[in-house]
Amino acid sequence: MAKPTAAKQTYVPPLLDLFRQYGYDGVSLSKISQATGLGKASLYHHFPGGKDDMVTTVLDTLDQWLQATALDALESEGDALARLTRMGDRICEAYSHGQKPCMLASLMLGSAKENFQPQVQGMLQRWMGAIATVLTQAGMAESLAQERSEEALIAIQGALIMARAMDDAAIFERTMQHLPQQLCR
Amino acid sequence: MAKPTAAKQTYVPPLLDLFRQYGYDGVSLSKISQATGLGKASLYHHFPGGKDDMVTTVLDTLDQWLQATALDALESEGDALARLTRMGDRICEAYSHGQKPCMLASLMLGSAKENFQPQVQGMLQRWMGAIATVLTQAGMAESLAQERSEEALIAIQGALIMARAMDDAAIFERTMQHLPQQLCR
DNA sequence: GTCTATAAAAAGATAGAC
DNA sequence: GTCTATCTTTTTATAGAC
Repeated sequence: MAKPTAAKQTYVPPLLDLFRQYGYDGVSLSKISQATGLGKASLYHHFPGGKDDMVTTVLDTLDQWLQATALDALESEGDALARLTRMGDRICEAYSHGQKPCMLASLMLGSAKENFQPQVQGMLQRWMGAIATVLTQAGMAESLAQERSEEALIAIQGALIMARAMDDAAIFERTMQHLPQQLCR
Repeated sequence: MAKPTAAKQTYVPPLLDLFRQYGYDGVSLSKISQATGLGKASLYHHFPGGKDDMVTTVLDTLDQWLQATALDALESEGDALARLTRMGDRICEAYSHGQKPCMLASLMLGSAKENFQPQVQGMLQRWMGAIATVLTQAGMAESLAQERSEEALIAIQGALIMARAMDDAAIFERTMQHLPQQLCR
């Protein structure tokens, strides 16, 4: 996970928005050009590898965000319930309360899967690991904690899909609100 | 939901496989031509509306499958647990034990969303309704049954995402196996 | 119903001026 | 670092023969 340069970082927000909502194959250079305000040639100046290069940069930034924001909440003060709630709040915010898809899930579709599955898998693995750690620290058995952390990611990803498909953000918000107690039950 | 003609039905299986795995934007006519063995011109003979026409045909077929196979299991004999288990088995089979994505979820990404979201929403709604009916028939309160049916679809969709991302079919199989008891708890 | 051929548009990518 | 211009490939779509 290489840390992207500052210049590249500038264009990450619009790129993230595009790739998560359209998926790798649905994002064209024209769309990117319009969203960033850069001409195609300028895009290749910053990202010589084209779309792959852009996705890699976005993933690296997401990886840092995951560590510094979502997982950081799991290491904050308070009991397991409080920590998980804090993570939930940050997650909810990051997904615009369920109105925006998960980039990791979007990349598992189409031609992007073969290229980015390992990195996506790694990020999800670390995410689950961090949740499991909180649960074991609260006294839960290791194997059960791992099972529950898997359930957590299933709930997050599933709720994002359903909230979007049903056009109902409340589905995601409800799921995220119930999640901490669900995990600690 | 119009019933597709017999001729069109012939090409539904390869089309379904393509659209669920690549998403709308990731499927090109070349891919379709290769998968079906038909030339591009022949494809337009059967589907004058192009990709949109194909997706509509696949969705109509899926809708019939949902009713005749998945939801039919919910109206079969036995108690709620037995019926839900029967549905779970058929679902598990339909998704190749978690190795293949859900077409409905795949269509919620990219340019397909605006065109097909209503139909997808309707199918998911009927699916949840059928599950909720089984639960209420088993004595559960209406509002709780609806909540649980939502959880069911969240679990299915989330498990499909995670099984694919983690490259671990067991995630989906486990989720489907636990689902009936989870819903009846 | 299927094909070859072809056209028109869009996408990915690069060269070179400024 | 950004642009215009250009090129190549791919994609969508159609015409017309068989």
